[in-house]
Amino acid sequence: MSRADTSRRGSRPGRAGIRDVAAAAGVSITTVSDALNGKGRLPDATRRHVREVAERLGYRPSAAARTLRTGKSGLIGLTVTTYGDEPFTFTEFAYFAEMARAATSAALARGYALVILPATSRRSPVDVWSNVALDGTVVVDPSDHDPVVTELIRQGLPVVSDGRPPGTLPVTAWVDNDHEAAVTGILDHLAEAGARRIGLLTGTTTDTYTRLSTTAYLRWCERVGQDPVYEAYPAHDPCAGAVAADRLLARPDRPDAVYGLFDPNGTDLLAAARRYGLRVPEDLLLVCCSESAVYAGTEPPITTLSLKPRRIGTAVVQLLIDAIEGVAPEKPVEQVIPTELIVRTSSQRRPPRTTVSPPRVPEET
Amino acid sequence: MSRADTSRRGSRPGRAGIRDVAAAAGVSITTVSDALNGKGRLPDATRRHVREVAERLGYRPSAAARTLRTGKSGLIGLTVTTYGDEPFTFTEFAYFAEMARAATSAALARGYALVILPATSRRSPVDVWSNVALDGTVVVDPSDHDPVVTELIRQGLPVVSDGRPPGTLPVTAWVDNDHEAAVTGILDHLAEAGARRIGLLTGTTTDTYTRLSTTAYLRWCERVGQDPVYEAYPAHDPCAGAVAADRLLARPDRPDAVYGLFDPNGTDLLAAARRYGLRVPEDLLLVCCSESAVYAGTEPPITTLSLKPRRIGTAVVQLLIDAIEGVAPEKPVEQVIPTELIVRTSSQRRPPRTTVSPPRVPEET
DNA sequence: CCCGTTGACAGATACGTTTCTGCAAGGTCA
DNA sequence: TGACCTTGCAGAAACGTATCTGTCAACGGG
Repeated sequence: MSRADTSRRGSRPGRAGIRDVAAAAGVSITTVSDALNGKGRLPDATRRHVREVAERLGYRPSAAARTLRTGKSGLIGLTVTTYGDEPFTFTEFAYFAEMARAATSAALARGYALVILPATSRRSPVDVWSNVALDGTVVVDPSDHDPVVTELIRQGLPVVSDGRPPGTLPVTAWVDNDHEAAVTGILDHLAEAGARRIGLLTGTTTDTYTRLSTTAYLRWCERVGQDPVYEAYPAHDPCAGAVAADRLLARPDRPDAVYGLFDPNGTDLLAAARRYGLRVPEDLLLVCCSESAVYAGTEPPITTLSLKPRRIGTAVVQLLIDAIEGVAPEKPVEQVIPTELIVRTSSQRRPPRTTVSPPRVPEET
Repeated sequence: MSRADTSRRGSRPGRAGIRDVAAAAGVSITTVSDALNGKGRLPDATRRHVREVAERLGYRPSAAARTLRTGKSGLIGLTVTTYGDEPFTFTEFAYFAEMARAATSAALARGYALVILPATSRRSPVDVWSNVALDGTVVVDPSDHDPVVTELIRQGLPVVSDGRPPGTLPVTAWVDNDHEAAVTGILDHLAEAGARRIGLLTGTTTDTYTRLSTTAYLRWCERVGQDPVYEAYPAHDPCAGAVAADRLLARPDRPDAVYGLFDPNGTDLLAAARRYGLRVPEDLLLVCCSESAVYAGTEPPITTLSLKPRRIGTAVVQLLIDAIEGVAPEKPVEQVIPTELIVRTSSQRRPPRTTVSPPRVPEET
């Protein structure tokens, strides 16, 4: 028993450690680490030999040990403020899904992975947040004085938000659309198409998107001298949207054009218009904010505003990883992503050429 | 310099370690660990004191160190096989979004978090898979001989798949619908509503869902003596679906009822029917498999088959965590989730009472 | 012939926990 | 009064890696 007891201790069979590789290759642990990580000064022969032995043993470095040693985990948190009773609703609308998808792709391309985390740091039964080693976090639509964000920043972790942070929330960087400009552009577009009284379907929540969009609408109305006509409903309730759409079209001062702030508003408004015998676009012009492709196939196709969630998701992750790998900038970085208005039949009073359906062109999202 | 040099070494300021807490509380690190984790035999006074000191210092235990020591990370991988060129498409359809949402909720409720990972373990530039410590993995629709799944199983990690694993893929457990029964049920439903020739809109991919559904259709046709009428298209291409729907209705042996296997097929088929002047449901009965709520508001509302992705996502995670925390069962656990057919106007030749639109009832998904 | 330099590796330490083992003080029982 | 158990806590050994600090041989210049 001179040196035979260094074989393996309590490790589970099937998982080889760096020590096993070193022993099998006849070199030291240092050499194995350097050979596999491309560091140190090693002749190519040694490097190849070590790599070959590691491959043969099926060696996988322990992510936990590496994280502990280097301080980097390669993990990025992704969190969305909760709307209803569900802990999070990142797929409530197509926007979140697209944005999360793009963020995941961008992160993976740079060697990071996304961890989905709840917005509320409740302790039930353990706090998931403190159980995962994060290099940084993406926060979608943070609320004011968000305790999670504050705590993360206090720990020195970079936080990038999708959506302009409200109040004095000290995020590292943020990405957002110019919602005021988008709303103003849509209202101008509808007015140009002949709308005299434009209504708004908005939400009762106080998130930045809803707030900015609504005030932009009110300001536009004031500027052009139109009385505001809008209905607000809790955006997280799928049934409430249909009811609100109905209310809006049932008003005595019924609008002749409507912009809906949320994804399902298009179909809800279309259904409500059918119930009241209103033709779209002849009697009612329609635009809604959506990333869904179904509005290209409805009867009639509905004009939508795209917030470009893919570009936002990509930008957010790039900014975050830049902050993780580089030095965090002094002032928060702001990045504005332009929106895109996809004009379809529902917002054009005079169809471009003829009244029969034009040939479908492939939609690009 | 007798013992003063144990204060702090190279740790970043702002992050207190367990040693700092122990020193501040005047106890050993063992006592701190036991007090915070509810272990050991400590009087309540000591426990409270330690917790108070830890709170005051803002102590957060290092997840990496804990993972290294305990071997549990509290992280669950979530991966979806790639369809197109994108590394993954988990939000391609509403199904994946809903399923991922439910899986995340279920995981968080039990103290785990989900990490989104690519299906292909390509090395670009580093392998993300080996950079994250996982306790187990959820695989959606794994392909045959999936190298990632094989490697994970070889490492002794539990793997639960959404979708019956093809071939001899050795997963720990799996959850799926009874797709044959679902398709047969829909075809019976359509035949009962008066359909004489039922068509199918299916995919060219070889995943289990597409394969099982298509063969069930073919067997049903053989049983009732109908010639199969179907069109297949690459399901990951959003434009191809519209074209395939058009092709199906343009055939000389045009079907008088169609079942579409994928989410967007409903709107695509509806648009195609309008182009050919076919009334739904009078001239054409329509059913598609979808989780989207828009089909409750289309004109007419379209009957959909729900695969109950929330229940599947929940079940998959429960099974996986059971396997992580308990002893892995010898034989793979199989769990079948029933589907739900939401019958709407598009598949009822005779509307229930009257020809005017019935009052909308709140849909429950 | 000596010394400085460079290449190629090995030893040892630290990352921050959890937990096994140990140890004194005090109480109980024969 | 020992023997023995319980309580309340401390010491120290891992967990598996990355890296800092050597060490040793070869080598070339002066």
